[in-house]
Amino acid sequence: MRRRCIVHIDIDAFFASVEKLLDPSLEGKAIIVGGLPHERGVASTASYEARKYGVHSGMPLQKAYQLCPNGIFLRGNHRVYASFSRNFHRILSRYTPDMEMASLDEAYLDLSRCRALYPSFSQTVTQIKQTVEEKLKLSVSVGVGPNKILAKLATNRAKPGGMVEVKPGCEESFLKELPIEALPGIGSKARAELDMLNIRKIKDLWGLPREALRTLFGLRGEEIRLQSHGIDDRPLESSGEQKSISRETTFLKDIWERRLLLAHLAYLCDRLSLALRKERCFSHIIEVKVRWSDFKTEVRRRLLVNPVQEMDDIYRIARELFLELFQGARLSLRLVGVKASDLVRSRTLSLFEPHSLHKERLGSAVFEVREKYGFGALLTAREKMLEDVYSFTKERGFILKTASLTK
DNA sequence: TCTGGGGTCCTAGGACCC
DNA sequence: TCTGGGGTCCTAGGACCC
Repeated sequence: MRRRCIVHIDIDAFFASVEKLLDPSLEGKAIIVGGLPHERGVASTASYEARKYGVHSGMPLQKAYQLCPNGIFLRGNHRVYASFSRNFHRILSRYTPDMEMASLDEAYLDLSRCRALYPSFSQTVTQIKQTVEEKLKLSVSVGVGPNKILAKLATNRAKPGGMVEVKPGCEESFLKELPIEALPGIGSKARAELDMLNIRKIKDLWGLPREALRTLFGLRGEEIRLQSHGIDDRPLESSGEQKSISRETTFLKDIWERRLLLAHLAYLCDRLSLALRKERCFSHIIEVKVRWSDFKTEVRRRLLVNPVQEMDDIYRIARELFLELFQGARLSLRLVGVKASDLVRSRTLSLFEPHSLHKERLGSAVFEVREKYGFGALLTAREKMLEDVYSFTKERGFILKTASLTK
C-alpha cells in the first residue's frame, strides 16, 4: 500500500488563546481557563505563560492558584469556542473532504487522495497552517506522517506553533525515546502499571510479548503494540451520530438535603430534555450519576421500552433512580448528573400514551420560546418551584455553581 | 493538590435461555 | 441432589480523551 499523507493540526492552548483574542489586554499573561481559583474544578487550558509555572490542563484550580497566584482565572465561554471551532472546520474542509474533527481544536486531514492537486505536500501543509493562522488569528501546531498516530505525535513535538514531519524510515527513531504515556490510550493507571515493570519509554514496549500486552490492555493490546512501532491503519472518521448526551453539576459545597438535590436533578433533566430536542433525539436509556463526598461515584440506569425526550418523562425516571442511590445515604453529595443514551431519531407513538401528542406540542412551544429568549424566559410550574428552591439554596449558603434559572 | 464536564469504549458478572 | 456450556442481554464500574 502506498504511504498515506496524514496531517494533524491542533490549535495551541485553544481556550486561553481565544480569550486573549477577545481581550487583547490579556496578551502575554498567564491565563487559566476552567474556573475561579476558589471553585471546585480543574484547568481546561493554561496559556504557555501559565505553563511556565507548572500549570497544565487537568490540574485542580486550587493547585493552579498556588503555583500561579498572579494568573488570570477565567470560567470560559463554550459557545464562543464552539464558534471558533466551526470556522476552523470550515477552513480545513476547503483542502480535502477527507477530514476528521478529533475535538473542538484538533483535526486530521488525509491528503493522499489529493496528490494530483498538491504536488508538494510540505508546501501545501505550510500553506494550510498559514491560512488557518491568518483567518483564525490563532497559532496552530502541525504534524505530518503516514498515519494518525505518527501525525499526532509529530504535532506534540511541534508545539507550540511549529511543524514536524515524520519522514519515511524515521518512524522508529522518532518513537523510541518518547514516554509511553505519549501513546493515546495509556493514561495514569496504565502508566503506573507499566512503571512497575520498568517500562517507561515506547522502545521498552517493543520487547514485550503479545500475550503480555493482551493481559495488560485487553483488546487494545494489539493496537498499542502496533502503534508503538508506528503502525496504524485506522481510517479517518467523519463525525458520526452522537451516542449520548449528559448534564451534570459539581456543587461548590457538598449537599445532603434531599429536596435541594431533587430540585437540582429536575433542573438537569430540563436541560437534558432541551438538548435532546435540539438534536431531535429520543433516549432509550436514562442514567443518574452521583458522586459522594468521599469522591466515590455510583450510577443507576434504566432501559426504556418507549424512548423519552420530555422533561417530565426524564425526571420521573431520574427521580426514581436517584432515590435508589440516595436511600439511606450516610454521606453528602458533591455531584449529581443525568445522562441519555441509546439515542434514536424518532419514535412510534404508543397507543397507551393518549396524552403524549399534547405533551410533545407543549414541549415544542417551550423549546421555541427558550431558543429565542433564553432558558429563563419561560418557567413551568415545576421550575417556578425550582426557583423557590434556588432562593432557599442561597439563604442556606449553598450557592450552586450552575447559573440560576432566571437571567 | 483534592480532584470539571462532556464524551467514547471496554470489562465483568448475573440473569436468562437453549 | 448436583450442576454443562454457550450465547445474549442488562447493569455497574472504570479507563481514557479533550
